[in-house]
Amino acid sequence: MSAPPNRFDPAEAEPRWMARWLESGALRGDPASGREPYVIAIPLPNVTGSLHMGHALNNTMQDVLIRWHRMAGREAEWVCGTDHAGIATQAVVEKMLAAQGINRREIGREAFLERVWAWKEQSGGEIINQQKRLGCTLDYSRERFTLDEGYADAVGRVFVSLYQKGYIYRDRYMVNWDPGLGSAVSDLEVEDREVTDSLVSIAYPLSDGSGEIVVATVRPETMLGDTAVAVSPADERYAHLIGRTVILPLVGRELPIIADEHVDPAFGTGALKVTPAHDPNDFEIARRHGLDEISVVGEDGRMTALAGDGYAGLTPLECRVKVIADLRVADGLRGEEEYTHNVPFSHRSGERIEPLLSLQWFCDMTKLAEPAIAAVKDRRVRFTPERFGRVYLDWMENIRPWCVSRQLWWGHQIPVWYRGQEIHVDIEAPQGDGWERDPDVLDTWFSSALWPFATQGWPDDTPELERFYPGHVLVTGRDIIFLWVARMVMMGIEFCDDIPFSDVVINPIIQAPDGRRMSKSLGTGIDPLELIDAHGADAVRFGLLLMASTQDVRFNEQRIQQGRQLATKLWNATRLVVDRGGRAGEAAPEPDLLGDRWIAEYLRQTVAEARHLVAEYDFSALADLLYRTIFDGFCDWYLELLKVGEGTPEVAGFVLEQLLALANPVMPFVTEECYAQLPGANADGLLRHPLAVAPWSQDERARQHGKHLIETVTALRAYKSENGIKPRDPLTVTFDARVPFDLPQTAVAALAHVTWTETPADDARSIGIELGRLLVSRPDVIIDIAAECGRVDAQLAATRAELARAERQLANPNFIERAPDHLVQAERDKATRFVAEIAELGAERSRLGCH
RNA sequence: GGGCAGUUAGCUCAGCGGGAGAGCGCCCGCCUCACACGCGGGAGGUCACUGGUUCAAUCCCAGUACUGCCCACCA
Repeated sequence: MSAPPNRFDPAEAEPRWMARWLESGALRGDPASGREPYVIAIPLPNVTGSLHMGHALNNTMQDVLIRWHRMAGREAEWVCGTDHAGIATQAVVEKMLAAQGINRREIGREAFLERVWAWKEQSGGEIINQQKRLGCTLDYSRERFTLDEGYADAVGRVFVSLYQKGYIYRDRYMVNWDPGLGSAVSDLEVEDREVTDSLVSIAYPLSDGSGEIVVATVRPETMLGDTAVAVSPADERYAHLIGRTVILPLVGRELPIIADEHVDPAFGTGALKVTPAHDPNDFEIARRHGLDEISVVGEDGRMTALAGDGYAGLTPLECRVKVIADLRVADGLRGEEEYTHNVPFSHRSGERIEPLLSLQWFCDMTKLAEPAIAAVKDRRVRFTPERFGRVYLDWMENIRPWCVSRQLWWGHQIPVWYRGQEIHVDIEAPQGDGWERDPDVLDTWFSSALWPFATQGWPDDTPELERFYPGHVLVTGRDIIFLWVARMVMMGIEFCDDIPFSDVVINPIIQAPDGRRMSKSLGTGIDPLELIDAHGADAVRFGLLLMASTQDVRFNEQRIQQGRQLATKLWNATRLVVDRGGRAGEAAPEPDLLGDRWIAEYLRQTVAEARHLVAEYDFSALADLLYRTIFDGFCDWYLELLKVGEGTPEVAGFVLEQLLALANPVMPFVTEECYAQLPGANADGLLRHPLAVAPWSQDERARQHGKHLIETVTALRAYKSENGIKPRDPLTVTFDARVPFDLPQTAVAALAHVTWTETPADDARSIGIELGRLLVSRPDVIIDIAAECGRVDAQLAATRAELARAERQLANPNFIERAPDHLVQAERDKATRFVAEIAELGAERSRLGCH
């Protein structure tokens, strides 16, 4: 026979427990159970993705909620699955093919999609296994993919419905064209970067030869598509020119001079060249003034035929060089200077966005937004932290049309058919010959917007949809509040007539230890799976939660170590309790001894606080509470009291079981392993264990008495330590009570290693505690009177200062009048105590013969 | 240009109207029969700055200075 090891071994235990949970069937929410459902839809990871630190925290938070509510008796369903992630996935496969020298256009759409599916089957969704490593209890049995047959059907129906309602329309409109991708991208997929360009001034001669207007531009090549020159209506310098025309250099087109509010007279020359097809502002101006829109840059990223001979076919950059050279020859250049400004880049490909006119499908969001705004305004949907609700509202109240078509192959192909001028919008192809389907696919976010209900079988009236929609909580990152959260709220209300969730919890961002972003490309990423290998999943979960607060934090591996130490602590505490005869599954014992009564009250308070923290989504405080409760309350005090006879195995076993249940949502593996060690444990493990419900009623006396006991022991230990007395060397003590209370002297003696005596020694020292004073002396030791006097004097001075502060407060009539009574009384009590202490210290001075 | 956060112990962060907290690190002492991934004790903060409100301010208000993030159409 060998004693159990004093360390919990995560690598051995974790796969074992995960397998049991998967087999248990408890992860699959049963719509017919009759229990109140508790539903979370996971922020669906990309099928190409792997678990990073952000996922690890986000998923842990959700797993805590799911496990907590499952143990609290709710029918828990955590919706599992992955996103087809159009651009990301297509890019992965294209890259693979490129390595083999294959271009997707060569093999064609069908063959390409076959390759993507093959990749998806083989290498996709690895992140699901990684979620299992973390201990996540998702409903893996209902894993969904956004391109599943049923899901795709839901996407098609939503598109058709929105079209029929008149929200979806096709328009030739200014889009963010990503030349790297060869597709339009939405406003939200664009990021500004600071770039230094050359600001070129170009002279546009007036048609009548009476002079010229100079305009400034950073994109001289787009002048080939100019259709006007605009000035501010308030600009007197140009007032007389409005309505007249200029000749576009190099092209010869006659352009009107127009007045538009958008023009800032203070910028450059105060005159703006208007290129409606390649600048969002110019586009707006053109629509206001009915100007022509001439596309000189094509979707292939090259100058079009409309750019004119000598320019067509060039890249915009090549064209820019040629335009400038040609202008120089024609004496049209009036200046050139360096200019730093913000330029849009594609979030996806990293290439500079080419704004251009393109025929795309758009969704008008104004009608959809209205009820989604109301839902947040009247707090049917609540954000945590609250400030993100305002971020959501600001965006929603200024919502713009959503470009939903993407020029990709991997995704939901748009359910629209064309034949000549005819357009047919439906999931099914229309009857008759000659119809061609729109080759474009929908923005990935269009399908993820349906996640909360498309996963439950919508549009069919399934039991799951009935019970599991609407869900309860969404835990996600703030970077997708607009991309995803807002759109889920809108779509949920539109198609299911109800909000998809009532709480949106925004998880913080964990930065690299140096404060930079954690990213693979920067080399600042830390792999959570490696942390799990090193410290165990429980430690990683605990550490991440402890780090997380309502603001972004720097990653701190010490917090993970704390988690590992807590796991070890629990493991060893369990060994002790088992050794002392503690059991699980017993009815709550009635505590009698002080230690038992104290821990019962302590547990009762801890449970109440933990419930409150979960309801508030304060995971960091929850982790901290568990740590303090287990280390300080349970191990350092209660188990030590148990050893010295102030506790019983019955209470120890019961409290440990409760604590394991309480900690289980945060640290599922080690708590299961510990629980399984307890005789009498439920064979199913903690997964089906009802969450800790402290059965005892409030016991204020137990709390007070425990506090006094702790204070006494602590004071004696400190005295020893400060006086160089080794912990186990003798010290005799007499208790002179100021407050009536039966100190459990045996326990104090054992915990502080002191000996009680009836009468204090002549040279006894006094230690002030709230209860009264402890008179201590050390036998067989000659006291250094001078040093002792010094200590007493220092203490005396400190206490006098405290008294002075209290008296100053009490001397202030405003304080007496306006401060709450209990605070005034507390101040009076303190003053009284300080006076008593000063008297005691004075008595000690004379006893020692200090001067 | 707007908006939102942050500035508290050497480090990472809690606290947010009534005598400054945690973990780690540091110092001292303990291999106490669950645990040295442990136990006991201790040192260490004009709570960024300036005003204001209040009997009372790290905490509320205004402003300043840095830091970070989001939104925005100035060529």
